[in-house]
Amino acid sequence: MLDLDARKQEILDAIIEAYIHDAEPVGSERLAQRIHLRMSPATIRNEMATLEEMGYLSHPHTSAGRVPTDRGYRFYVDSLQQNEPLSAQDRNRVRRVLHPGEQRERLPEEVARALATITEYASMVTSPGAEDQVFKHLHLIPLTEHEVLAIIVTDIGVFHGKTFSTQDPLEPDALDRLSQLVSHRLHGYALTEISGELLSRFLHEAAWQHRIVEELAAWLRQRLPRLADRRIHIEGTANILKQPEFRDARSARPILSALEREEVLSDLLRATEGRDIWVTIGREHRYEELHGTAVVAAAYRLGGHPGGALGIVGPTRMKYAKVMALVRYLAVNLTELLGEPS
Amino acid sequence: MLDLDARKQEILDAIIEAYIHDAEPVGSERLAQRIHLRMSPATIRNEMATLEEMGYLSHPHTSAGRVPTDRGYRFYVDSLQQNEPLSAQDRNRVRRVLHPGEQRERLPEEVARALATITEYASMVTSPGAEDQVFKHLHLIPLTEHEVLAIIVTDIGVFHGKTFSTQDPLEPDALDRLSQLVSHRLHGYALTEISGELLSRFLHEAAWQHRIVEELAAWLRQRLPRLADRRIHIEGTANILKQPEFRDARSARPILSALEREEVLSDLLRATEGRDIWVTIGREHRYEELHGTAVVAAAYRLGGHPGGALGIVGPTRMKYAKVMALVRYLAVNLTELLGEPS
DNA sequence: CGTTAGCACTCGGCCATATCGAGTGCTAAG
DNA sequence: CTTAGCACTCGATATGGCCGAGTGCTAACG
Repeated sequence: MLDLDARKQEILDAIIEAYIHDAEPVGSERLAQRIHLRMSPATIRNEMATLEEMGYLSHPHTSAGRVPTDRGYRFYVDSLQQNEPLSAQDRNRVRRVLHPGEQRERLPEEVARALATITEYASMVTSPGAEDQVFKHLHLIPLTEHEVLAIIVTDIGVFHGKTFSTQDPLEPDALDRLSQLVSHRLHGYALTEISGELLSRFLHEAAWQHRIVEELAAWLRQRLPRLADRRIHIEGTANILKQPEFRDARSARPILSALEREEVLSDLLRATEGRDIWVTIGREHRYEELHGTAVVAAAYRLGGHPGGALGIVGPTRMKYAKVMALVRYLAVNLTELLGEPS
Repeated sequence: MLDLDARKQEILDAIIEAYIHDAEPVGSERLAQRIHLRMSPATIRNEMATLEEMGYLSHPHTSAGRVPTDRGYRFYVDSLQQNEPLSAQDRNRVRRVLHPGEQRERLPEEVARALATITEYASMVTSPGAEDQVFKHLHLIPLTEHEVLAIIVTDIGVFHGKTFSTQDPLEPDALDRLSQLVSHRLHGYALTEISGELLSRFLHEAAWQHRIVEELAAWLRQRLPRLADRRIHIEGTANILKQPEFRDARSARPILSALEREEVLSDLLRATEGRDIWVTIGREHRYEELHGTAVVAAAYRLGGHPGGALGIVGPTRMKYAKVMALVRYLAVNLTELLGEPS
């Protein structure tokens, strides 16, 4: 597959970079200048013809220049993999744009915003919500005689709550014992381990009578597996419209619609799991609406565990080098910023 | 201002409805047909000329039909105010599209989605977060020796939490006393009443030494006023691109960008406060980017208090009648669904 | 034999021109 | 006051010609 001699590769790279830069099919003449005339336009033409035959380039029409295919981009991106560092300039922009704020929960949003601002593409960042979180406490807090607030806390400090209300009055003592019991029994289980069965069994053992117990159990059953769900923030989707290839709203709408669907975002980011950085180009996407786009994504870690992911959505004609460096950089940064609970 | 005789009004309404329907300037001939030939095209032309002079219509160019101005729409909308009920068809669609889900927190999102699906415009819904919430409890939950989770609870069950960590070990007893103290002192205050001063004064009185107290105070100071903040969900922004007037991405981008800014959404919805339903048309918007759009918004209530708001963003050429009925209907519905804590 | 100059050819983009027709405003008659 | 008639306007659409960037091929060159 990588059977491109050095010259072909150089030409391919140059074409891609030129095309990324000004979004117009590049011809042999202009390319020759860009390459500093080390070959004649004619030679370049010959090479371009073979590159086209090999599927790396295509031809909008006879008398137009060449445009990279998805395969061309793929080759380009793969040959880029060696970790280029982020340019000092971009690093400064990150520092300027990213205000880590006081609140940790806000950080992912901040990062998403920073990514979108700097790249001028759309960006996504998941809030952390590691799958291997461990149950720690259940707190039942009486609000009134008939209302109680239940709060689950996990080892990494993620929590979730819900208010319950019942007919029968609730005694603080009973609530206390109940939370003790639940906390005790579930303590140390990974969220994913806590099955409905486990729950009902021991609540049954405890032979609790109050109706709230059932409701509570139902809620836990339903909520615990999802507590690990990552919320996905997306920013800068309007940037898509800046791209000349999406100047026409009809071509942009399917993309924006797709990016409004949470399962799509989650799929896009999930692809990066276990990999350092992951790029999906054009028709490699399983969603047809995204065939005109490229996604660069990276995972971040949280206290030694997978924490979440972040990514960029832009046209296939994306500034891969810059974006990949940036995404990689922010993934590391996020790991650090989130790693130490402030 | 409302000095339009019945005929002028009829013509204006007809023009607006025709234009809303097919997004093309309407001429006298076509209009005469629509109005069932009760007047001749010539008469209509005369009236149109005066309506234009009065500022209700405009003329893209000499040989084109008429298009309503913002003022025209405003007149139309104001004359619509008598509560038209939602069509049975739309009511069914609501029922089909809206799955109130099990979770109350999700409801606003569901409603936003339903609104966007049905109207094919963009929709916004705030999560409830009444301004007149009353502080109820502070709970400090030890996580480890060095970490503690603080949770604020208000009278209507809204809560918020944050984890703190310190060098000095934390004793559960001390934490308990601290939360007791804070809860006791702040209990019953409206969130907005709790000033930084009040906080520092009594924390000072209590002469607490632990460093966590300062952090906690800082957090409360900063967080309490914002606890009433409403989260705003927006859905269906891509629908904007369906509108022929925004076929060109360059005209749509400023709008989509504006709708990505939370303060813009919040402003749009805030306008509805105290009113049954509120419509903002074109240049009435304070944000220039939205001059081509119209917003229909309504507030919903929550347990007798203002709860939040919901709204629709579309082109000024919006299906006002339908949208207003729908928004009003869902505002009432939301009040009910949220009203009774499940 | 790979490279390059030369050249005929292609074809989209652009501009100028012509045509069409929906729609107007005015005038005059009903 | 309403309406028929009519000249006029002007954007939208279609047509044709031209331009030039870019190609592929051929033949000469090192």
